[in-house]
Amino acid sequence: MCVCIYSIGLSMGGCLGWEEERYTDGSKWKFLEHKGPVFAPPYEPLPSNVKFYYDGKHMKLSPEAEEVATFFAKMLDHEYTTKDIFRKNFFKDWRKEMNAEEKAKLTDLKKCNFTEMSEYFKAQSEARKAMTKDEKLKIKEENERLLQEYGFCIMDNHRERIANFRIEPPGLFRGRGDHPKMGMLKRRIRPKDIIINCSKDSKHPEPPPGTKWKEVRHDNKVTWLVSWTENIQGSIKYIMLNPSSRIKGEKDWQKYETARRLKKCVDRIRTQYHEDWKSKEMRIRQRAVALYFIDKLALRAGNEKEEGETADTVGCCSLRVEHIKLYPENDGQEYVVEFDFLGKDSIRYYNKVPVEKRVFKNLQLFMENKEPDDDLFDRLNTSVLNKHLQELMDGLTAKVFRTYNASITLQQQLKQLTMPEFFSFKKILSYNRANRAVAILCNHQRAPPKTFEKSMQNLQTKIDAKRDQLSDAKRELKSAKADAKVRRDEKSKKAVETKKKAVQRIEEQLMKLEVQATDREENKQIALGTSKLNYLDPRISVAWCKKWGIPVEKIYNKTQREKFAWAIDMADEDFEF
DNA sequence: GGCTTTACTTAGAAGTCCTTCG
DNA sequence: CGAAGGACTTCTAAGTAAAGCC
Repeated sequence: MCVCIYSIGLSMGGCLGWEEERYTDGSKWKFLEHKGPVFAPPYEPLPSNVKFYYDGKHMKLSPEAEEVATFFAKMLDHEYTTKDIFRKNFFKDWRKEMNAEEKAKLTDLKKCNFTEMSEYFKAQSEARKAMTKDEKLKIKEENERLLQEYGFCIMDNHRERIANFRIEPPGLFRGRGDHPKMGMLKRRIRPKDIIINCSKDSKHPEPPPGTKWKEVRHDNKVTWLVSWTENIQGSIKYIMLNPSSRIKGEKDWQKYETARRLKKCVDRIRTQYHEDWKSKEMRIRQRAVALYFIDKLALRAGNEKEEGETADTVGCCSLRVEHIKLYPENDGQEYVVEFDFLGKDSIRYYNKVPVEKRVFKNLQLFMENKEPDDDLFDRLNTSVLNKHLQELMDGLTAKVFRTYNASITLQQQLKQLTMPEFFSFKKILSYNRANRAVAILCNHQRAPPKTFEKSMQNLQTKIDAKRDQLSDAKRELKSAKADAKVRRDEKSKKAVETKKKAVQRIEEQLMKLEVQATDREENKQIALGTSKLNYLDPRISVAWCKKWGIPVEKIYNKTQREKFAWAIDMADEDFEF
């Protein structure tokens, strides 16, 4: 029933704690015990001096209506609250929580004045910041106690950290991008909404006094501990384990193993889709061109979405005619495709790429007689594509290409950019640059930090100061040398050596600062975290660290080291992805 | 030692992909 | 098939803690 996947032989009998086995029958665990979720704290009505005004007149709200009003008040400084859709959705849902009297009276959001509430919450947060050390410590200790009690579970003989043991508190839904549901009320979750999952032979978590769970089940084919249905999209939310857990780590490892299997057959697959560009069948041509984009540009699969339920975003299979432009010639290049669309989280994907003539001709064909809002690949969707991929390689899906291309790019770039003679901080710059190449490939952008310009300036100031310091040190060295030439004694010789050392030290410090400035500048609009956490086989990084004698702490912080414990333990310096 | 900046952590929304059901 | 449901991964922004600076 169980197969040993890998055993981690650590000296002194130590072990990572999850080296044993994996089940082959689809079960994820045998034993699971936990304390259930931590609920959001109950609503505390505002003090009576904090007033709400309607049409300029004070109005005391019922606790139910007041609570929802505070959600809006807390967001008053956010631009969300100026958006029409947000305001409309909020007001509609708020009215549902009002009593008859309030409903009759409060008919126009524009006449509502939340400023006192807003001021009150700002003052509260100021007060929190101004708390004494002791008070802060007390809160910290209480959080730690809660973490120890609810933040861990027992799964198959191991105490594992839970990722999110707190239930999401009620509030206003904030979608990303142009979300049609922004501003809607996210309901408070109660025990009777909660499904508990644990093993039969465990001590089941108790619901709060006087309440009942919706259900307690014992499904060991899934990994979640707690679930509930959220009221905005009607989707299910889960409490699951931390990335450091055995169950997540193994899954992560498998993901990279699948990507490595793709490496072995990717040439064959590429040859195949090149052939398919010539197919007589439209659906096959479309499939082949889409796959080419997924492979070459690391696009996401692009599932269909329910129109009007979410922001209008697309991936590869859901691209529409309006999202690409074709240029037979552009800036001296032939057959250029310009992509411009909103992807996941409404992040813009913009790219101009030259493609093979066959691809170009196919795209022209796909676009013939279509409206801008028609699907580019009308004979294709993700399930058709994935079924095809499954036939090409066991376990192959569209997203494996992203993982594969990200990881292989990191490996190549590391080889290309790391020079043996580099100081270690310069090697780390090389690492970050390799990481950056991947982030760019995967379109992991970020808004430039608000303080970016200023922080660059600060760094520049430091560099200038260091330069001055260096020229001073050099001058001193020079005069020490001259002095030594005249005196020709031990003492002055020693002085020269000391000054030499000083110059060297300052030179290195200057270089370090300059590297830091380069790194930061290049990172202005690029987010490295997502690829590091989700796309790059950590064994590549671990191997690189070992090869160049860079401590792994320079690359991975504590949380990341916990998540990648399996890789840190497994990979040696000649690991090849 | 207090203030500012940077790094890390958490939250929770938005994807992918598989399974189930009519 | 196609739609819906379910489980799990990926993603950015916001919040918090820690580090750096005067």
